[in-house]
Amino acid sequence: MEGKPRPRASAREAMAGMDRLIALSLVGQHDIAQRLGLNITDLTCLGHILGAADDPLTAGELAELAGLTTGAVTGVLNRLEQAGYARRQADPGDRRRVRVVADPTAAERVSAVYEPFYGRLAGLFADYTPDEVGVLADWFTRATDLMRSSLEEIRRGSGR
Amino acid sequence: MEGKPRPRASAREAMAGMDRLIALSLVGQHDIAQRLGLNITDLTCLGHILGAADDPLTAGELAELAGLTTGAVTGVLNRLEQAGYARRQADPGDRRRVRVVADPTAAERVSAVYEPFYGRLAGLFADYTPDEVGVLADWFTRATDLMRSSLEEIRRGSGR
DNA sequence: CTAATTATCTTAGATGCTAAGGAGAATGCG
DNA sequence: CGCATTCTCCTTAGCATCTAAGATAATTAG
Repeated sequence: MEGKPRPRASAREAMAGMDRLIALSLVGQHDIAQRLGLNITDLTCLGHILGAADDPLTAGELAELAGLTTGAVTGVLNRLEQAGYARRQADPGDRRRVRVVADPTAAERVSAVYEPFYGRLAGLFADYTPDEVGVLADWFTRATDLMRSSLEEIRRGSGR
Repeated sequence: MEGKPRPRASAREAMAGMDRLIALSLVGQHDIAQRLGLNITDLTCLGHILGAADDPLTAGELAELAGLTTGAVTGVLNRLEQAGYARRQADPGDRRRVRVVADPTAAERVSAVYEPFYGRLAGLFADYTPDEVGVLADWFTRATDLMRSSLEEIRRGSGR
């Protein structure tokens, strides 16, 4: 199968493109959060909560994932409960722990706001061959792993 | 030229991968900003300032780009000047305007902190064929355009 | 049982945002 | 020109949300 010809690009150009995309998506996240009546921290946390739906996060795990103190997470959870996106659930095995479960409607409410982006993105992917989509997905996975490890290193480096 | 075989993936899987990458890069930006002695807003603004080095932004343009009020930008510029990353420059043609120019060393100081990420990312790209890098760069560009237009639409939609 | 540890919440203080308005500079119109 | 309007940035007051430190309650180790 022959895909359309894509313009050649250097790694440097590709990285610059990635940079712009990430910078822009940051602004985008802010706007989406606003539409959901949340701030960007709360939206990020809600993302983690939805992502771990099958094994609910504890408040502390959420703090770690989001790079927040547990005190800040207390505020996040209060707001998310208030807005009906998630709620605290007692951990049966350890009563100090708080499990955070998403409201059943949360995923849907969030998706609805992301829809304009996702619909168009799906359209964009449709313009690439399955092999090309494979390359993209592969790259995302590896870039994520790489970023995660670089991040841990940078955190250790600064003594955090 | 035959690249390594990449696992096939659906557009949905690719989007999920992209989501994770974006979420993580948000945390990463936060950490990088901290290492530069800045907050994430200031770093974002500094990015815009560096990106427009050939035609310096005005304070108002920066506010628009970053999605901030002009009052907030005053604070951003104070902090960036204080930290030596940028300075205000009088606009000869319109004395109401403030042009924001990056300090000559700013780009280098920022790059130094990004280096662990960039070095590894460059290594990652080296593992892809030029055609594959072309696909990635192409996708980044198009995804960025698409996100920009979706964003404008979402902003109009919410009456902003 | 007691001491130490762990997980979350509370509080105080700092930071950085918005909204509203002010000051100075540019522009337009009689 | 003269004066009102508009524009650009800054200032202020008030608010939201973060961190750091410590309190509280539950668990674990000795």
